[in-house]
Formats: sequence, structure tokens, C-alpha cells
Amino acid sequence: MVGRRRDPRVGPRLTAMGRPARFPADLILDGAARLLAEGGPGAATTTAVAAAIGAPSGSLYHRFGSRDLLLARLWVRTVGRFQAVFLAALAHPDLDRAAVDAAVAVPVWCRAHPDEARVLLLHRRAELVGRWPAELDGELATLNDAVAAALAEHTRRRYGTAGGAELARATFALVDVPHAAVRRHVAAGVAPPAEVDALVRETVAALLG
Amino acid sequence: MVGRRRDPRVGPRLTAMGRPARFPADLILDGAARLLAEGGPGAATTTAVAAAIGAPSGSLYHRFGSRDLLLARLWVRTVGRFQAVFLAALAHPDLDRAAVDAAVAVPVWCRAHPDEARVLLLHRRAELVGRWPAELDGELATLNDAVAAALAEHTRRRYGTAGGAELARATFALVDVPHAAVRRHVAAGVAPPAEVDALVRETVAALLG
DNA sequence: CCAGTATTAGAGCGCGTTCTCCAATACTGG
DNA sequence: CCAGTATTGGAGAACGCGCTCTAATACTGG
Repeated sequence: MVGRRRDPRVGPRLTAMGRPARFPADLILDGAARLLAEGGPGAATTTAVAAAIGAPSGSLYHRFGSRDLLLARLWVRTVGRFQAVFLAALAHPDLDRAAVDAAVAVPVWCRAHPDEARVLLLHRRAELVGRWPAELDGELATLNDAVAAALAEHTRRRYGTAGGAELARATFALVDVPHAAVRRHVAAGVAPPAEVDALVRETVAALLG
Repeated sequence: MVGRRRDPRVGPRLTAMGRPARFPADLILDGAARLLAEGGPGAATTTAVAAAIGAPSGSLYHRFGSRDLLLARLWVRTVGRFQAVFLAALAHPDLDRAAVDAAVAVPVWCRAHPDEARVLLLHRRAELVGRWPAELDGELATLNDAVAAALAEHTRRRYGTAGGAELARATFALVDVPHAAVRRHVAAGVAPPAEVDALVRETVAALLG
């Protein structure tokens, strides 16, 4: 990405850092996330994202090579940020505590990051990015590995095995159920109410008790 | 919709039915649903829908006034078809049987109608239609009334009251949980496995028992 | 101060999309 | 057979979109 216009024939000139960026990559991604949260994929046109942060459209294409690449990087960043808190909760040594905390981390995170929650919960990757850029399919392939491993490890410690049925049960309880609980509120644009957390706790306890 | 080109000045001529349609509305909607299920909203262009059923694009605009109107009618039709089976199950006199059957009706319906399930579960109305046509916002406003009423009635009979907490619990158990249970399978393009039904039954029993 | 470089800045191209338009067509009831 | 009408069929206009391109610009280390 960086140094795209540099002619390699001039040799390894290591000096000169160049003009500093007025519109850093994360600022652009923030703008895209906001437009996406407000108006869906159709609203996150390149010119709209540029206008939202006061940048020329050329700057977006200088930093990201294409619209798909921009949205793909936003997707990776958003998934990573959510998974960080989910995995941290799931790492608690006490199994029941880990399960309930991880599940409740979903509504908590949605309250703290409403725009990113809308990006993550209201859109599928395929319809957001369209054609996933080849240079990012390495990251895509391993995106869910950490969560999958943590769920398998949790299942193994809880049941002594990580067979299909047990893993499916844990995935349902810790991933699908919390998503189900918050989705209508995220879609409505309001913070999930406190009763959501109670329902999630109760459901997780019933399924994994 | 019909008779759009008729000049009202010629008076009430009630004879003549006109040329029969080679591409009825439901055929067009079926094509749109298939493209939508396979490739998302971006794949359901008017020319693509027309090509999918071998019709000229003009026929789509003759029957539906616009792409938004076409997709809006597809949305209404799909929601209605799903709700019919959900409500039928929820109408069972035995409360527990009604609850479990209604919840399990979701994975059952997804297996029977995979394309429509993808339309309904994988896309939100706002991003599918864009600008909802004014002539259909009457139907939109009452779309969920029947389900809302049935859920409220079920809650009232079960708890003696349809207060916010109880209604939220029933909605979570009978709507959100089944949707969450099938979603990953519908998104993956495979029929929800039988264990989904078992998890849904168990969750509903735990939440409403 | 200078050479080198990354970035800004914005005008504009090409493409795919929705939608319009009109003649031709195939059926109706009488 | 006829008048009336809904529908087909397809070409193309109008528009918005992603993306490209070139010059100007604002920094860097030496």
C-alpha cells in the first residue's frame, strides 16, 4: 500500500518520510463505519466517505486501493475489536463465569460501540465487500480461528470432549444466543436494555448448566 | 398497477381483458428471490431479474412501477408466507405445545423454503428496498401486527399479564432464539441440521417453563 | 537549503444501473 | 371479425458510481 508510486529502479533510498497524512487510515475507516451504520452499504460510497471526513476521494484510493479493500479492512478491524473483548471474557479460569461473561460481553460491547455493532451485526461480509480482495484472504481465512479455538477449548474443559454436539451447543449458547438478544435493539438503533443481559445469563445457565 | 395506460376519459368500458401475461407477477418475484438468495441485493438488478426468467425488462416496469416496488412486494409476500406457518403453530390451544411448535416452525420453514429464508433472514428491509414505496407503507405498518398480537395473547394466557418483561421474554424465546439458531446455517446455504430443533426446544422450555 | 517522497486535491472517464418510450402483439367480449 | 386493452419486446437516455490521472503540496533526513 505505502510507496505505491515509488519506482524501484532508483534503488534503496531509505531517507525522506514524505508528507504527513491529513486523513489517516483509521479516520477514513471511522467515517465509513458511521455511514455504514446510518445508511447501510449503499450509503458508504467512496465519495460519501470522503465527504464525511472532508477528504478528497483520491486520498481514499491512495491509502486503500479500492472500495472493496477499504471495506474489507474495516471488516477485519471491527471483527478483531469485538473478538478481543469476547476472548478476554472467555479466558476466565472459572468455566461458568467465563461463559456468562463472554455471552454478556456482546450486549456490553454493543452499548459501547453502537456504530461498529451495526456494522458487525446488521451486515454480512459477502454483501458488504462484494469481492473480497485477494491480498486479505489470508486474514480472512484465520479471522475466526482464535474464537473457534477458544470455544473448542472451553467445550473440552467443560465436557471432557469437543465433539460436534457439544461444540454446537456451546457455540449456540455463547455466540448465537447473545446475538439474537441484541439484534433487534441494534437494528432499531437503541442500546440493548438491561433485561437483555438477564435473559442472556439465564439462557446460558440453562444451556450449559 | 393494472390499467396504468388506460385513458380514463374514454369512459367506463368494462369489456376486453387484454393480452394475457407471459410473465405473471409471482414468476417475477420468484426470480428476484432466487437472485437475491444467491447473490444478495447487488445481484438482483432489474435486468438480471428479467434475464433470469427470460422476460424483457420493460415487463417488470409494467407490472411493478419500480425496482423498489418490486422488492417491496417480494418482502411483503415473503414475510406473509412465513408468518402464516408461524401463527398457525402458535394457535395451538396447549400453551407449551404452541410455543415449542411455533419456535421450531422456523427451522422447518427454512428447510422447505431456502431461497425465501435467505431473503428474510439475511437482509434487512431497509437495505433491500432502499426507499419504501409510499403506496405500500400501509401494508408495512401492519405487517407485524398479527404476530405481535399473537405473542401478546400467548403471553397474557401464560402469565396472566402481557407486561413488558414477560412479552420481551416470550419474543426472545419464540422469535429471536429460533432466528439465531438457524441463521448461520441459512447463511452457509445449508439446511439447518436436526440438532438445531433440539436446541430450540430446550431453550424455549427453559425460558418459558 | 535541497533532493526525495508521500499525500492532497479535484476534474473527469467509463461502466452498469434504473427507468422510459413506443411500436408490435395477443388476447378479450360482443 | 372487430374494437378495445393489457402486455411484450427492446433500444437507449439519464444518472451515479468506482476509479484514474496529473499537478501541486508539505513534510523528511542530510
